[in-house]
Amino acid sequence: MKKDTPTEEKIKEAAKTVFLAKGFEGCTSRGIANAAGMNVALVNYYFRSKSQLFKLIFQSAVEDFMLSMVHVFKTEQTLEEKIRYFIEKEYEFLAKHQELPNFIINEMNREEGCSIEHNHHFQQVAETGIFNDCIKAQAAGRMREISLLSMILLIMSNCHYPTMSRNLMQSIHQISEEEYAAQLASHKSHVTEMIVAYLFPKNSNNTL
Amino acid sequence: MKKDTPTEEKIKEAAKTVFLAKGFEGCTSRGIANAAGMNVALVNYYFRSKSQLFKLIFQSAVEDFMLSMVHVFKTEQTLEEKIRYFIEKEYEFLAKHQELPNFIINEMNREEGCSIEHNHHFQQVAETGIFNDCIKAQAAGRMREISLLSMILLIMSNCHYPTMSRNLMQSIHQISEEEYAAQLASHKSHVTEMIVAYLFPKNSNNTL
DNA sequence: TCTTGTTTTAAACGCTTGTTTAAAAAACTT
DNA sequence: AAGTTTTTTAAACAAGCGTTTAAAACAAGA
Repeated sequence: MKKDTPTEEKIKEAAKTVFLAKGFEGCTSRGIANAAGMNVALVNYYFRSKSQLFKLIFQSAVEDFMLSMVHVFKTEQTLEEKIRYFIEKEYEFLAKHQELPNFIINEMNREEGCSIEHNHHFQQVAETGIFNDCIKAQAAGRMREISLLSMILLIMSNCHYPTMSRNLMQSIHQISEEEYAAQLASHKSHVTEMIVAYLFPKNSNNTL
Repeated sequence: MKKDTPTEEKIKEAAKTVFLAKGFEGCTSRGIANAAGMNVALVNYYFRSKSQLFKLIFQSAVEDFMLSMVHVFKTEQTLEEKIRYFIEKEYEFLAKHQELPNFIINEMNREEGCSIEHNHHFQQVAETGIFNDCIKAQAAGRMREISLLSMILLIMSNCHYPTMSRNLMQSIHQISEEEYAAQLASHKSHVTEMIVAYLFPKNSNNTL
């Protein structure tokens, strides 16, 4: 793999920041170049076009996202522990990359965005064996009968949405950045307990 | 209130469709005019500017959103019933207005979007007495101790995110529009049972 | 030092953007 | 029917867009 030039690297970094903050349509080539302290023409010199550069950034963003997931699922833990740990790590990750979920979802909703293939990402996650674990646990009656999609939705919803709706919630509840961060911390434990309790009902009188 | 001219109405309708689908930066004045079958200049003749028109559409979108909420909470039901009913209605509403949550959250994340006042919407919801009901139920030990924000987040997350991430999820799981709709239906009942079980623990050996 | 190839620059390209203009068309008023 | 106001139109505006160009600055090897 050829090493990137410093210029190339600077533009990529700036592009990541700008794209994540404003989205593809919300920013300009010149804006990215300025953020990188570089000439506009260099963007096209190194990356051929704005969309080409965007694709690059987007792919790596999705990659980041998936890798943090894969990393957790590869650990040696019980299924319940993995889910607890995953939510923990996800909140940690999202605190550092607040714009990421919105960025990805928005791009997927753009006309050109739907064309990108994501199945191999799913494959990567599947290879951790997490889904097999679930199916086994369900067969053994240790876990509630629920589709994989539903399980993913449950976890993702409760991890991503609180970060995505940050500005909306702050505006509605009139609370500061710091207060919201504090609320998120306590929300995280609610989410964890709620999901775990639902997925792994401990009382035998509960219907599975 | 003066009645809108047919032209004005057509532009508003088209603008709503286009803005919701592509967002403020993702569309053009000419695009809106075309969708309405009108001349470009008419957009500015009736609404002064693209941003003015957008503000109008945005406000009414938020209004729609809040009204569907208020309507449910005004019914004569127990707190648990209200929450069940709310989730039901929310999924129903979102099926018809898929782009709405993303639209609102995106606008709130735009620079100019944060300026808009939303507290009076919160006020509207508060006036239904739903929050007082919660506080009372918590004091009486009928409901888990949890902040209002956390409760709202729990419900919103599990209602909105599955719709917002539709394209992402379809792409990852390689399923069709119809399959996803079916999955959503069953997900809804998981969500309802999970949230209700968490907010209103029935077994005395659970810690509140 | 001259040559070669690479990197960076300022300027320009054609096109689209939001918005305005001034004339034409339509709708009212008297 | 004539005059007035409102609505609609095509055309134009300057500004900004993504992208290209051609020349300048730089780097490295001979």
